[in-house]
Amino acid sequence: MSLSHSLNPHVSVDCVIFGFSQDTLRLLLIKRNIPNRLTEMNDILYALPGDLVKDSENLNQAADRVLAELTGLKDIYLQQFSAFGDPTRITKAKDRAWLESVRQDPDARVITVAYMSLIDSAKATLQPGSFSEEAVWMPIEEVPELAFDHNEIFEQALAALKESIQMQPIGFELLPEKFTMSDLQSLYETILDRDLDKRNFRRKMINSGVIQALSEKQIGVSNKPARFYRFNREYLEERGSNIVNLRMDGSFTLFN
Amino acid sequence: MSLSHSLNPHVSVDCVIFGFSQDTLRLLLIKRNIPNRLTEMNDILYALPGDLVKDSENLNQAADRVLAELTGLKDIYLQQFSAFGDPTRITKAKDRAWLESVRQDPDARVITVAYMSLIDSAKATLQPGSFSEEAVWMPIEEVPELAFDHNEIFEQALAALKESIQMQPIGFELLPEKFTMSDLQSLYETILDRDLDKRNFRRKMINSGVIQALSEKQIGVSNKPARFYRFNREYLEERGSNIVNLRMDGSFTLFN
DNA sequence: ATCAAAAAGTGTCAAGTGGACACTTTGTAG
DNA sequence: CTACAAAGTGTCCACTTGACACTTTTTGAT
Repeated sequence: MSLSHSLNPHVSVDCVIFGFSQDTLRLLLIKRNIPNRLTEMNDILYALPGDLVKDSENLNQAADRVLAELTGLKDIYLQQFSAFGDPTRITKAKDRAWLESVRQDPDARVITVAYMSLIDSAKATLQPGSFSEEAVWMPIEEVPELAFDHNEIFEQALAALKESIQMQPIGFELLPEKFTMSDLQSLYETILDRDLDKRNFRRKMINSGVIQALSEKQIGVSNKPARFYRFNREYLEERGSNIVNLRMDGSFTLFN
Repeated sequence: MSLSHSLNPHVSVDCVIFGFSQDTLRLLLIKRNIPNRLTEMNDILYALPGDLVKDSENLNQAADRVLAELTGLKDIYLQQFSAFGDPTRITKAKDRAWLESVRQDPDARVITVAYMSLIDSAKATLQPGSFSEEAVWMPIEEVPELAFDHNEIFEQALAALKESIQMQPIGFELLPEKFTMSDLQSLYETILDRDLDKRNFRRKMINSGVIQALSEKQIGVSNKPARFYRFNREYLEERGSNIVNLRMDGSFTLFN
């Protein structure tokens, strides 16, 4: 038992990768063709990128490896956010069919550790897919029924993303090196799913010190060119995550 | 394989239970006597309460069960906070000795899902221990070297506790039904490990609406008797956790 | 009865932050 | 040179925070 480099049949990782570009928040999914014995056609199964963990690697390494293998994405900052392990998570016929085709023990009870990240989907180049497997970006409003309990994992990740962007000015790892204030506001509006006041947003962002204005401006746009900003990495490294505050009225007040 | 009700050899849960009473924050540990073949004496191994997960139960159920089995504590609100799975987490001789005495496959690579909670240790009655195993409360400053990677798990839980008390007025589940403002402040000061201003603390707590003043007061104390308060459960249920706010100067400002 | 001890309880001010709100500027394209 | 489109800008009011020191209330001792 426990050969090094062997797969652990009971532990997997799944990656919830959010991508942002063109004012749209998308989820990275693996689209699989599953042979169906009855119809002799292929069923399509969408799933989060994920796989079993090797005995020789830790969880973070497994997440990095699995994501790279399935999508070609490397050096993504993945953050663990929860473990899922309901013994009844395999209920759908398509799930079983796929497991039977790839796993030694399709009935093994698996717990999965979920990771999430938010990246610039325009900059990320996905590996070209094979016939049976392909990585795709799916707008979050159009996410279909997913394999196993992946819909639940996705929903929880989205909720966690909304919360964390309110506490930490994350969302910079995923913007281009230089971005306009409108890009940034659009990112926040997309994730939080509501409108923000332009002036208050700018004031807050500039005063916070997490971004720096550049002298450079947009060129080739048919309107007033916007100034570029960049993320002030040093600032965040010093601060850590302690940039939150309790409000007395209990109201949620990041931006209105 | 995968008999229902069998233990999953690769997945465990560990519980980080903080207890607060008499102005002290304590950690709940299992103290084990481990036979040592060389010395023919018993080594003592401190560990977080934890064990393997059964194939028939989900992670939350496993955490509840394990905690009850090892300590007698039931109906504790346990919150999952992270999974740990470094393949090198078993390094100490005592760890091996104990695993060999209780596990079928002591070399199996195990990942563990960690849960935490904060309870009123004065109210919680621990099960009396056996010769080889006993649950004990340990002041957090005196936590010794623990089994496996349990020190790391503990440290992360403590950090998470500090963060979460700044965002949510937690800490009520663990106070007596009725408590004084000083009790509450003392809890916050202990967890945050710094002093808070009495007037500002009272103002903030009362205005927030999370506690309600009672007409009852202390009796039998040799000083001005303090008013009792109680936790306003309805309030929190409505609010959820969205009671945080980003400050422009990036400062951390819950209480000073 | 008075006093000492011990902890509870109370108010104000200045500085900073949040949220609401509408017009001007600057570039390009036709 | 005009129209269009998006960028960019300032003020006011209400509220929250943080700093700060004395009075009140009770018990127990003399």
